[in-house]
Amino acid sequence: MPELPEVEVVRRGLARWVRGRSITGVDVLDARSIRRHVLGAEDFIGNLEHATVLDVVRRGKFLWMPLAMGNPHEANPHEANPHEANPHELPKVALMAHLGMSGQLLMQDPDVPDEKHLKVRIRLSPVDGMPEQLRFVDQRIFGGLFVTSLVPTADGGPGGLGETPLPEIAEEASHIARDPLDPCFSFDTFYRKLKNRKTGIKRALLDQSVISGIGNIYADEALWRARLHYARATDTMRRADAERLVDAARDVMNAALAAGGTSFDSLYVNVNGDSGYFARSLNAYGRAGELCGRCEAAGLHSIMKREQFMNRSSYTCPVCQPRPRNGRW
DNA sequence: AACGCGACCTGCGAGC
DNA sequence: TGCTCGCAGGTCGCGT
Repeated sequence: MPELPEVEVVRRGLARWVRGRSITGVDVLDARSIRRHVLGAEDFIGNLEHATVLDVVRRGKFLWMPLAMGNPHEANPHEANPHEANPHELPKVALMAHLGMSGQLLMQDPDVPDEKHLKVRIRLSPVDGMPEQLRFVDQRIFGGLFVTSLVPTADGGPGGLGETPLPEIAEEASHIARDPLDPCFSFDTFYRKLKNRKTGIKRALLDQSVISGIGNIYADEALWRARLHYARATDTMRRADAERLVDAARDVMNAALAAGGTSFDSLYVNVNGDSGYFARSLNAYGRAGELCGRCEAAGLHSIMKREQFMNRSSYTCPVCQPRPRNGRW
């Protein structure tokens, strides 16, 4: 399932193929995949046709493509752009994508048969040597596409990671915090939010308004690396604890990103949930019943355990991640 | 404010 | 064999 490193792999791969190209047509094969576009498929398509993709930008697990609206020579007169006389006042619009649990964004040639779970096809202006279709494929439909506005960022910095960062962010991503791979990530801001919370650390890690891009898998990995139990009270977190945790999250994400980077040269921009390219290096997630590697290396024998927490599984080592009493040590 | 839970989905594996 | 059930995951929105 795509978490931040996988989404970043997609962002980089996609940017190479779609920047500067215009959208010539859109097929919505399953309206459920654009359900967050409340005005429906016709409006979705109308917003995209004739638009030019300026960039591919990411914050956390949200990915969006800022758009320049249609070429006046091609524009439908019924959709005349009142701002076309002044390009600096072009509407700030973006195509937003969230991969959810199983979403993929694929570059494909037109002769490639439709994928079983193909939901949306976006045709791009032809360019020599480049695939002509961007396809959104999603088996479980937790993800989706929609057109949204770009709004100024709260901190005045760039909206997210992109090739040519803008000081705007897609509206639906504007409430989420910067992620640990963002050069503008502020540890002080994160730590202040953490200390003001009255909750457990894992709940805070999964709260995208505290820190973004961390899902269940990387939360467990980061906590294991930092030797913290998921129920540790946020307001008891010392600065050093929090630094260790953020460093751990960043390390594990960078390792996954490095592993996923092998697909950059491929024509096939892929997010494959079961590729397992990072699964081999997991120390906590999914390892119930197995030895804790760190304890084993220290000559101790402890078995990783799985518990239900927040309606999902949490994996911890009972020895090196002891449950705090009353949320404290 | 915090939190728990249901809704949204499909495929897969376990158990009967 | 074929059925049901639980589970997996991220995000949003609602009720407490």
